[in-house]
Amino acid sequence: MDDRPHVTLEDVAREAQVSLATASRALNGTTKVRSDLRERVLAAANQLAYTPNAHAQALAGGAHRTVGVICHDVSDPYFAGISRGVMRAADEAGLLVMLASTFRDPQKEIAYISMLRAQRASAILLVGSGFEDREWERALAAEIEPYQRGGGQVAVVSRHRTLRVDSVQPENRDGAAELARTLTAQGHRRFAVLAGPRALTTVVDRLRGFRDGLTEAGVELAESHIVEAAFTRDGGYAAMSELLARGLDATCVFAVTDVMAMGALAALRESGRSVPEDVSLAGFDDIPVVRDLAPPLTTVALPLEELGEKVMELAVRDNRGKRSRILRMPGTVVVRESTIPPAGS
Amino acid sequence: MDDRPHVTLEDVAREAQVSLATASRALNGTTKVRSDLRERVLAAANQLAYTPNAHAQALAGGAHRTVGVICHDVSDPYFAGISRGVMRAADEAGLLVMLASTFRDPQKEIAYISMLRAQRASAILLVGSGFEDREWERALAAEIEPYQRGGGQVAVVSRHRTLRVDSVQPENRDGAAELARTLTAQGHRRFAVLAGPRALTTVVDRLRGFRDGLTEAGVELAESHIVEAAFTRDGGYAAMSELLARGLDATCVFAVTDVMAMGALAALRESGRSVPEDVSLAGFDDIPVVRDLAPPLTTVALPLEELGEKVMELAVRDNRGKRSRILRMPGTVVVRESTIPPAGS
DNA sequence: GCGCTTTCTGAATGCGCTTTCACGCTAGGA
DNA sequence: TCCTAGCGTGAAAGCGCATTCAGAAAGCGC
Repeated sequence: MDDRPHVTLEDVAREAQVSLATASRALNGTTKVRSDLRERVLAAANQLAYTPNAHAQALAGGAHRTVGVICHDVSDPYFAGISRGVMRAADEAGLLVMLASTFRDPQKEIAYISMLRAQRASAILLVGSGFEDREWERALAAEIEPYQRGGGQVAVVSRHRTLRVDSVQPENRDGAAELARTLTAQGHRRFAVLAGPRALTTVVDRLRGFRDGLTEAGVELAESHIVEAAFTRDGGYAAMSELLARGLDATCVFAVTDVMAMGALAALRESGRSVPEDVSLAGFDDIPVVRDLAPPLTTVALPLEELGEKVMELAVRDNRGKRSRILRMPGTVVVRESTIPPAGS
Repeated sequence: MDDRPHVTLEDVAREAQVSLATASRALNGTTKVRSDLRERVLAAANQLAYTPNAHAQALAGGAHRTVGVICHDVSDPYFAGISRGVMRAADEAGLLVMLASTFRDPQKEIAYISMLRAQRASAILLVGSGFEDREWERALAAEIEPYQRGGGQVAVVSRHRTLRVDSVQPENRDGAAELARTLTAQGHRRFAVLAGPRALTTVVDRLRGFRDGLTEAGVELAESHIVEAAFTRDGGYAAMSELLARGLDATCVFAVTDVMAMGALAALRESGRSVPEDVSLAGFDDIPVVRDLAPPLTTVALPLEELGEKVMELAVRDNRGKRSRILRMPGTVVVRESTIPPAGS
């Protein structure tokens, strides 16, 4: 990129009429430097608008001050919330964050890890569900393991089955089970579920938990009442529309994600049904906007920012030789106005 | 961070029994290398899980493949949308994105620029309104100018008065004026405005544009009908609450941001007023969620992702010596259900 | 005043890589 | 057959910095 050469430490040293070594020491404060020399160096650096070259510092053995964060999509409120926590924590630790979105392309995820490896990032954070796919897991491990062997820290949010890494895990299963209990307690017996791709562990867990919770109340969830769609607002819309086209036979719909629930809400409204009078609707995650929907959404609250902070802490804390840690983060069912007892109860 | 040393190019060369130079050339494909040697090098690199050290590459004169993006808050849907565009464009250009949130702290903005400068990022993108503050502008220029002199590219979204940089500028003023015209055409005469901090150029522009539009219709906006608050959902809530406490004397409320409008909507609902029957409400930005509010929000649509893509393109395109470019992006008024003619018309 | 330790400074080394530079080799024209 | 291109290769320089090592200056007791 360079046109004109950058101001280097050598320029500063020359300007201050000291040796390069002294200039380095004066700027970093690693060793005592005679105060008048230090003043001269600082003044020269300031005057020349000197900025140390981080690449050279890194190469010469200085610490690497950057962490990489890889998520599916920053513009998804779920990841935005987590990112916020990560950045806050990184900021406190004086770390620089490199954030990348894979847009749910496993290839891209691998590519980004490779780039971060090249950057010698001090830590890599994988945020978001893993895919249940052997091939992908192998490819991922092939990038991650050499990185860890080289001293790199890796931490993830959500479940990765095969990776030996620290992780923060939302209690998706328990949260969904608790939600199911709450809804059956309200009197619901006929449910439909709007699911994301089953290749994602998050989806599998929430589905399993929800089913578990229903089973406790003696309610069964027919496979035909589960519609799979993309993990987005439009995915939720599409899934709900399909369900309606099939002739919705449920008093309560559970969308495995708040974002999907928003799409579902729109589809329901357009079909002339009102929530919660005609159908109850519940989501998962408690992203900030759902309390502003009409009606405000019943959901399972996950402490998103805290998830981000925790995963950052895991990655920063030194864990050489120790076995991988798992931090479980419970969700809390928040009942709002989108779910009420069904009409006939 | 390193425990064990990393695999270096030298290791690869030794393994492949070629010189270091040959190994480098084989991996980069810069020069012809005898095919059997190239095969040996590639095999060795693969076997040793070699990843080039990006710092060394950068230092040795290779291109710098990272761009820095600085915004106020990634978790704000406005910035999330723009970030999405930036990342998409960066991805196509093979660039790595470093994303930082300042949480609206000017100090932090300066600090991040300095860090990016140290990283020798090939471009720095400033996303979000500038502050109208002399002191801050000076400090910013002191970081930006040496960076540009060193060949760094800088581009911004939104207005920065004093910086000589390429910029993408939403037509805040025109958009707000058009919105005012639309609303007066609906019959509104008494308005209130929920504004963000006046130190932000975005706020100033939208306010001015809105006022201009009203003036055209012969409507005046009393200063007392403008409430200033934080640029967030809760800021909007607080501002609206204050307005209500004062005794709202308006048939239509304009929140300078959709995010603030969401807070306002909540405050109105809690006060027992319904939108749009009792009060009309309009926002600005057209963040994705507003169409899912009840009622869907009338707003000025900005092509957020495109803003991000464009600013990235500006930063990537070479503009040495050329004067700074300005790309104006018009907004479009989208009338939804949150605004209707006032009761008495 | 001398020898000794204690500070501080400057020259030099190396981090891992790209890129000249110069050389050895083969191929083609005289 | 010899000479000149032309191609591929390896040795070496250098990117900007932190750091080691050795030496100069300064402080101390005798």
